[in-house]
Amino acid sequence: MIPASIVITGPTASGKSDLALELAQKIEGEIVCTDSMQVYRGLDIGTAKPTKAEQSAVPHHQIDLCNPDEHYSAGQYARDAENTLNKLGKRGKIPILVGGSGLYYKALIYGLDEMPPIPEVIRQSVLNDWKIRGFEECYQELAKCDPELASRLSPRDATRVQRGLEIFRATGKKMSSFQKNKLGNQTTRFPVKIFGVHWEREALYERINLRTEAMMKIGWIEEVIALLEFYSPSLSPLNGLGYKQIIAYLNGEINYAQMVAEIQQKTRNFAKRQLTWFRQEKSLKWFEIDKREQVFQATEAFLSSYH
RNA sequence: GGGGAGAUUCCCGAGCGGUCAAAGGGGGCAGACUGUAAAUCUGUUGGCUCAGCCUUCGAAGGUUCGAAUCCUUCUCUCCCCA
Repeated sequence: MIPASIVITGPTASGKSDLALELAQKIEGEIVCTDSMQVYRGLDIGTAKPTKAEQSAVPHHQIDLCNPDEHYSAGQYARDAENTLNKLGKRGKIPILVGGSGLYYKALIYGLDEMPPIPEVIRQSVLNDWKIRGFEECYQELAKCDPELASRLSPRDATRVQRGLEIFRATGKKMSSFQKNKLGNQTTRFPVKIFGVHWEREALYERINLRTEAMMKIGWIEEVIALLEFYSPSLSPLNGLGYKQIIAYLNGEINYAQMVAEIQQKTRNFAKRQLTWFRQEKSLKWFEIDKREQVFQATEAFLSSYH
């Protein structure tokens, strides 16, 4: 049985990690990261991964699970994280889920439908068709084999059109036949109390700008150089926010100032998209970062109802 | 001092007499999201008492039925020659 958990979410640079750390120490909790990038080893500064000191102060889970060239996914994450939660439950620890990857935390708390495995050949052939035959043909193919899915997608939506085709080519079935709409549920698989760190938009954007500069100062570029010794720059994690721009800078495509400005810009855009996920969460309780007492009190109240 | 080029909506940038509140991109705002999601994609973006009206294309005048587009002067910016 998955134990009652606390979720602390919020846009990037909102200060949720610090708060979670403090909360964990107060309530015998351990931190479970719900972040799609912190699972990769070696991506530390750029993903604002908890430092060694923080990790030794409070145990952290769901980070450094694989190398950047290994395949990982939301489904895998949900399974791994569920195991982690169960283990914490057995040890009597309160899981504190911290992170801002919408799909990942939703997959964990609401559950992801069982999807068929896609053979690598099919994945490649779809990708290839997308590149060679173009998005319109791919979309038309999808419209024939899975009209419902196609009707709610934009022909240009690479990720989803490709995914729909992969599933059909691999199984001959529509994607919807595997979906029971778990993600659309508002019923969690286990008791959770969800908090969101709220910031005025302008202040948040300013924090993002400053944090980006701070990350550069503590060696983000060096981190990328080290990664490139072992990994191809075309790997998906290395096209993540900031990594992509640093690689462009290292290749001489943009200058330093452009790189920093672009990272700040993309991060702001990302933060805004994150907010769209959080707003779906009807039960999410927003709070200001300087009013953490509210979180501590609400957490106590929530937990006491499960003991 | 002489000779060029230019000033466009939040930004960049197209427009070069009517079909222009003004292409396109960026940014902003809102949204979608079911397995590499920090990704991918969608809508919207001068104002209003909103099928119409008002204000806007450096400023002020002028030509014209009609101007962001033509003319005059002014202000500022950039480049080249001295």
